Amino acid sequence: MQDSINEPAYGPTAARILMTATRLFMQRGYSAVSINDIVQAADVTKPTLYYHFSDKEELFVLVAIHMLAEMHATMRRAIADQPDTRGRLIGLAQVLLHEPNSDTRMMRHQAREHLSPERQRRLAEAFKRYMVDPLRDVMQQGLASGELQGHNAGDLAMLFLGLMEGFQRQTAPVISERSDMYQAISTDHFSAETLVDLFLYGTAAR
Amino acid sequence: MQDSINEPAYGPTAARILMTATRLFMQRGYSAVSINDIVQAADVTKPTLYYHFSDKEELFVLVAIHMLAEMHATMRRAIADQPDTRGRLIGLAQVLLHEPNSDTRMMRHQAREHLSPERQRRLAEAFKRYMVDPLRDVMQQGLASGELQGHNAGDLAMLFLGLMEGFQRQTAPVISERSDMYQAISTDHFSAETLVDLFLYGTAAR
DNA sequence: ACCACTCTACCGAACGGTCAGGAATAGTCT
DNA sequence: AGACTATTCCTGACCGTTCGGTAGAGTGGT
Repeated sequence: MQDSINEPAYGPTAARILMTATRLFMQRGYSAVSINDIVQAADVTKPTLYYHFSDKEELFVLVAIHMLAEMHATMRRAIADQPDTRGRLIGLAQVLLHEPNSDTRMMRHQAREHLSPERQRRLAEAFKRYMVDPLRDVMQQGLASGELQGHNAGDLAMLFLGLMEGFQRQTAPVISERSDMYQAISTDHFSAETLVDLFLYGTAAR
Repeated sequence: MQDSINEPAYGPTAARILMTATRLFMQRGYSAVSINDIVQAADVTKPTLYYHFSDKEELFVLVAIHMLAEMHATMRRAIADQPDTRGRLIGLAQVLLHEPNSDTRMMRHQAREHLSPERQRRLAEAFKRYMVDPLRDVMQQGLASGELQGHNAGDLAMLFLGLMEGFQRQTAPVISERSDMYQAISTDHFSAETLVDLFLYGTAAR
């Protein structure tokens, strides 16, 4: 499949570095992942990484954009043949909640703290194009069909995204020993359907 | 004021270190803040910090617990004389959304990545006691009075907390130059009232 | 003398990043 | 065909800086 606009077509080594970096960055955050960690996990040497990517910040930006583009494609697929707004929202929610390495809120925080303004700009643009715009289209459609009400499409998109971000899977470390913390305060036992129904109908008695 | 259970009563130097560390940790995350950053910002030397706190992890745990305890007190105050569930939820939402350094989701992510299991346990306990339990009480009350429906109190507490976490202020750096990214994808222009009404009534046409 | 507290100076390890060059493939000239 | 060069991709060794943390020596109050 030829994938969307502007995919730079990484070679096998660069692609392996990118995938490894994606996993590590989303797991631990920008600062906690060293270049050494990445090259070790990707089984390449440091100069090889620096041959393909100019520096750590740039690698992070490319990781983030790559992740957003994949999320975008998966979301498009998830809403393709849903007959109504609720079905489309559930499809979107499933992607946003269960796709690995999809913690966009974490990603944005990292970006704001560690990236140059120019790189933040590139990332913000990708975020808008890949995440916000498709969501707004669905909301616009729901408003037009009378299934939604009370806000404009942009606000609805933001509200939905914010709600999902609160419940997005925070990628856990690979070590499988059950953490008591993860258990105690985990919020990820809510299904996409539950959250979409909260979004649509709320929790008040009627 | 004598504040709740078990507040260890820090001296002026330790308190200054704690407050400075709180701001920096919540701004940039655990790994991105060095001990040097903290001692510089708090205007003490490194051995002074290590005299009061055993190591970086422990300092982070104390920072987090301190922050949770303060949030707890503020939340208690915010719901004190609200007549109904909606009023109490709006009060809680205002605290969760607007209190500085209150990004509990960020804090939990950092904890899971960087703290020992034992310290994660302590933190999880504090989180449950200070954040989840009070929320559940409010939900329980709302269910009993018939204002809420459809879930048990624990699930309602988690749903509300998750919703708020999606919109919690992610502490911005002090530099005041407007970041385009922050502007483009900001979700924090939704009021506590808007989010509570989403929580209660949803967005579907009725 | 003692205790609570803070200091200067330092440690080994790890950080992001670079240098000069090796191995492999492909095109170019005689 | 065979020698030569250019380009791509990758590597071992190393750079200066910063990391979390410590040893040991004050300092002032009691």
